[in-house]
Amino acid sequence: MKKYDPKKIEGRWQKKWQSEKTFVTKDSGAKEKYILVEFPYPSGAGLHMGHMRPYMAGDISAKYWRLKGYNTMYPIGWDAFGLPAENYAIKNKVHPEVSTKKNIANAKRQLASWGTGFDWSREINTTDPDYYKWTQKIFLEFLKAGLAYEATGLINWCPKDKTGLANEEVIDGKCERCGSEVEKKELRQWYLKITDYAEKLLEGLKDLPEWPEAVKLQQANWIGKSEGAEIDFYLNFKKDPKVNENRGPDGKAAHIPVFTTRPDTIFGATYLVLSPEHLWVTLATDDKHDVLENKEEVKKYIENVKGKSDIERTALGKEKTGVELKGVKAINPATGEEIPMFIADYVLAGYGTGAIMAVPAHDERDYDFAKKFDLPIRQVVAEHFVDINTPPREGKRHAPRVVVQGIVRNTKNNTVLQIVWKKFPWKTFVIGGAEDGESLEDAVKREVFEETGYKNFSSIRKIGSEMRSEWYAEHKDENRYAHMHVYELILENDEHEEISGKEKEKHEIAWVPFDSISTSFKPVSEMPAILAGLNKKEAGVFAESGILINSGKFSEKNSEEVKKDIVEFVGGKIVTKYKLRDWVFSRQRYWGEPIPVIHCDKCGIVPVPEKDLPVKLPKVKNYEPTGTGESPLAAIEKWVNVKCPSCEQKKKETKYLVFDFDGVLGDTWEAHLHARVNMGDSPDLKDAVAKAEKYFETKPWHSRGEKYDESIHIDWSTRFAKELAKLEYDLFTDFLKEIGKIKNAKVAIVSAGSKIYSEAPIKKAKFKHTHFLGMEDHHSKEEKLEMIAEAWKVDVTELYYFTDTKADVYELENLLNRKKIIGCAWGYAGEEKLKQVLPENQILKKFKDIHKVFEPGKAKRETNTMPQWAGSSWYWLRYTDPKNKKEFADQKKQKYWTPVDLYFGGMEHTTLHLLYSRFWNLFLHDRGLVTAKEPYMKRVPHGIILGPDGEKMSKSRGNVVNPDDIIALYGADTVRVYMAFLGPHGAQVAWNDKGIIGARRFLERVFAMKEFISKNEDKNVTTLLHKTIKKVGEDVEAFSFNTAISSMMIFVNTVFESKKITKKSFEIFLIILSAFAPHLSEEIWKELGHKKTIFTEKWPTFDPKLLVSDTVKMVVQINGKVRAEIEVGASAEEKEIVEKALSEPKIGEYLEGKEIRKTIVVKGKIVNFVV
RNA sequence: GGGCGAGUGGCGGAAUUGGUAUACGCGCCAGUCUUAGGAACUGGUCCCGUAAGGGUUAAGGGUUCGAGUCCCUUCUCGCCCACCA
Repeated sequence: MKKYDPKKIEGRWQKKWQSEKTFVTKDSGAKEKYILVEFPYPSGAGLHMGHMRPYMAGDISAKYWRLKGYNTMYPIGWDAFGLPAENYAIKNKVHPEVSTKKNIANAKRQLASWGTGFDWSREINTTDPDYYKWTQKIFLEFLKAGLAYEATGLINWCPKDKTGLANEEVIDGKCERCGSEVEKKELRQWYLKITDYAEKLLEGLKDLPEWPEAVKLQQANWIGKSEGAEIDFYLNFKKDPKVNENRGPDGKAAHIPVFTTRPDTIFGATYLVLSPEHLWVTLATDDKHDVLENKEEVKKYIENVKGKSDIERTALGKEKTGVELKGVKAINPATGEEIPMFIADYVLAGYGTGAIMAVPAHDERDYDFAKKFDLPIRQVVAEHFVDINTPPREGKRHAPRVVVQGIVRNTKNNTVLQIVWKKFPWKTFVIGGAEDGESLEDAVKREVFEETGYKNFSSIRKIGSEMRSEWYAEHKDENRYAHMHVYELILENDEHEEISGKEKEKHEIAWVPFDSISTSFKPVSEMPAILAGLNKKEAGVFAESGILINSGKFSEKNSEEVKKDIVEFVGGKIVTKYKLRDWVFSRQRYWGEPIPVIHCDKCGIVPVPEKDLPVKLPKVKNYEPTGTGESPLAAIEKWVNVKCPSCEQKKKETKYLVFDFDGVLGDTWEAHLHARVNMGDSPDLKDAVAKAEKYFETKPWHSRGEKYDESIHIDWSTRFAKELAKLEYDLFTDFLKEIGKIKNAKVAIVSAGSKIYSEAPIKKAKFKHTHFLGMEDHHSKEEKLEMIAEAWKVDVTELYYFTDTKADVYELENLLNRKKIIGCAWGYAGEEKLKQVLPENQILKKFKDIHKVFEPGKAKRETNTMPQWAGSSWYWLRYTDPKNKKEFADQKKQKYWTPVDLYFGGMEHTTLHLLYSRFWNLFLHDRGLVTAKEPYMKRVPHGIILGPDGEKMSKSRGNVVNPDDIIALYGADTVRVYMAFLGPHGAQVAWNDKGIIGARRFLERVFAMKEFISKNEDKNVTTLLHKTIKKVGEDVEAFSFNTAISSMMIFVNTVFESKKITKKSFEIFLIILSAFAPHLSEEIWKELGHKKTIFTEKWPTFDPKLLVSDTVKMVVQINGKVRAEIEVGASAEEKEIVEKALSEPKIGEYLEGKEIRKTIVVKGKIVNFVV
């Protein structure tokens, strides 16, 4: 007999599946399944045993569904951008592309060596420009939709490596690579506005019934929706009361909105806390404001906080720190009280409004802070108890009472005083009512004395906080509503007096051990709270809902029920907040998708035109981060400096120019003077002034405001203008020439001066223009510009507007495109004044400068790259159409394949990859680019495989198991079977070589089973085969691979016992085994005479009739204990079963002399006699 | 601190979902074969007890005719989040 030798057969079948395209899928077929597994990162170390688990689970599932007759796609690719490749490049000076290629080849070999049935024709790679072209394209979609934006933000910064770190590279506040403490640094970043999709992402979870609850819950928690209220707290400025007067007409200018989920506790808000980064604080501490008495102290605290790392700031059990904002008070809108304001780093700037109302009595953090800063703590919610033994009755008198309870302790023998009531079944502490005007402490002391006679106490303290307790008091026929106060009194000495006869009639006293209070006192509904209070040194914090107290008209109401009313009462509004933050979408790294954006100093952010995609990563010599936090790409000038596509486009377009020069065609002295001086055709200022003065010596100067009649004015201005224009025109001839040189220009003139005197000289200069709007057109400047734009049929923001006055800029900046307002420095205002309103590159100093306006701007590429999550956020779409050059995936193909039916992956991706890709998909779906609303119908998480030492497999721990070695030793089929057998797919298991021999033995037995082929087989073999078909099918669908293997083992063991199996049965068994051990199954299949691959076969159906036997074994129990076993017909009636059970001799023995009180029959399972 | 999950032989684990606890495999013990070792095969293997029988699913309590499974309390471990108002 041939021996089972996997080495001889496995490679051969792997090649054959490749060459015959056994697992390549077409985009058509009646029934389809899309089975996906998270694609791997091809690391230099290769795939370890732990990585293989999801691929195997996917492979078994894919093979199963294929056999079930589904057109099953099981694709694979490479998530190959990322830090390890870049770090490797830095160390070894090897281009990441080179090492990545090598690593992919290795990983591919590894995956194939397991006998996986991936469809390699659909292989993708995120670093392939043909792939990341579409990643970039999707980014541009986000940009277009306004969901991608730039902002400066605090990022994680490693001071040693001088580089920004992604969140996932920060482990416990330390750099993953060098272990140094991570700092915060402000850097320009790209963000994706995932927060816009918070609600949709949360809602979408409802459409995913087949996702594990744990995964959905984690996502929901991550999104962190909470309903609360935003309430304004108005301020009262003490240091500078004038500020209060400067409030708006309604007196409501200075206020701070706070966010709270407990508006019901507002009456207990005794101070306000702002985060150190709060905008109000920033303003209050700047140079322009002077409202704080301790500005320097506050500034110092802010500085201090800024320098702190996250671990310092959030260190476990860290003492609260903060500083009061002196000189200003807030007004509690519920009580009208003035309360102090603080800044403290326990309030986060990024959540809610960055400010809180502090309620120390009902919030642990506020309590800690209040204790430290000695701030008032006011209880406003009382815990509520209703006695379940004697609950309040309807229609009875409501009798509120202030009630005190005294717990009198003798610490010498550790006992506590108990009141034993004579007329009622009560054992209580000292209990009684407080009288009018009496303090609570006095009341409790008095009650103790009256009821017990004891009078000397070494200490007395309040236990817990005030409570509300309700019960029906039968002896008074009323519903008691107690304002309950509990005190602990430590007895100083035994001295006591006789109690009155009246009291004696009611009760007697007893000393009971302190440790037994929980059982020896009855009935006290508030006992749990008392016990908890006794154990604590302080009153503590009650953070739940209850009955409101000290809350004005809301007192004695249920805090939950009046929440909304209180919000309304203080003029707040109900709001929803999310913990989800926008996604920091840039990395200062080389090995990632370049963000396809160009920064132009004229146009700002310009998306790279689609035709220019992909923006390919350039080759560089150095991959080291620059140290400034910029990507290494920033150093590649050739790549970074580009023509601005927007400016290039504009070159070809018609330019719409409007000139508005007071200095040229206007009528002011200054204009003239400036013009001369600035133009530089006078040798010096003195000369220019002298010339001008001389010129105007004999002429009146109308702008001095003398009165004149209109005819004189016209006459005067005509003469004035003629002269002036003549003079100035000489000076501006050159400028007009320059304007003439501009290609594709349409020109208009708006003049503050008169058409009468200006038009003629312009005509004379043969200056071509379409409009000339002087002061005869009685329109405002805005209107004039709008008229011109309308005539040119362009938007008014298309106009370039040239002016020489500051006022025009002010007037028109909201109408026009700011970037197209150009100042001319030789005119009225001059360079210095123009600089106050325009950036320097929008000011012309010389005529010739006008061409700079139309020159393309200086443009640089964005040098940040995308994070590793980018490529994986949409890869599942690309598999449906991996070669498409026109779009990322054809919609027909998407519709055929998507959504993904089964998605295998790790739990660690729940809140990152899984949420990110849902976000991308929802967005693309909204843009009409994707057909499926949710990408993954069923998520199948796996438990991680630990190393043999029970620790997570990692190179540094040295416990990595290399699958190559194990395969070489036992063969791929054995490893597959063993991995499946290890444990349930969802559970974490430790890899242990010890048991693998069992899997090998099992396969060897299957191999040897050929010897048992015969014409017939035992009936139990046939029956078991059908049971096994059913079981394995069910188990694969439930991912219980371990029990599937075990049931196949049982089948093989059974065949070995009878040593007979028909060829047909053996073949059926091979088909179900083939999903787990593909090579072996194929090999035997071939040896049995089959020409075609086993994977074109159909999964066998089981015969349900065979599964039901005629008789069933049942267990007979007496009082739940098994006493006998009986065999009855499958359809036996209850009566028959009971009779049979009673006839069992053993049962008879047990039942002798006993009476059967009850008989329970569960058909096919048990009979139970209760005696 | 919060959320989620788990705890069953020497080990990995099973239990038709409330109905014979410990399937299947590893390991171990005994035997067969063999010069020997290994492999293979046969039998045994939760604990106490010679046996009859009794006990046992982290510990304790509860519901039930019946609990590994449901409920409560406590302990231990794992994962995720963590000053989120």
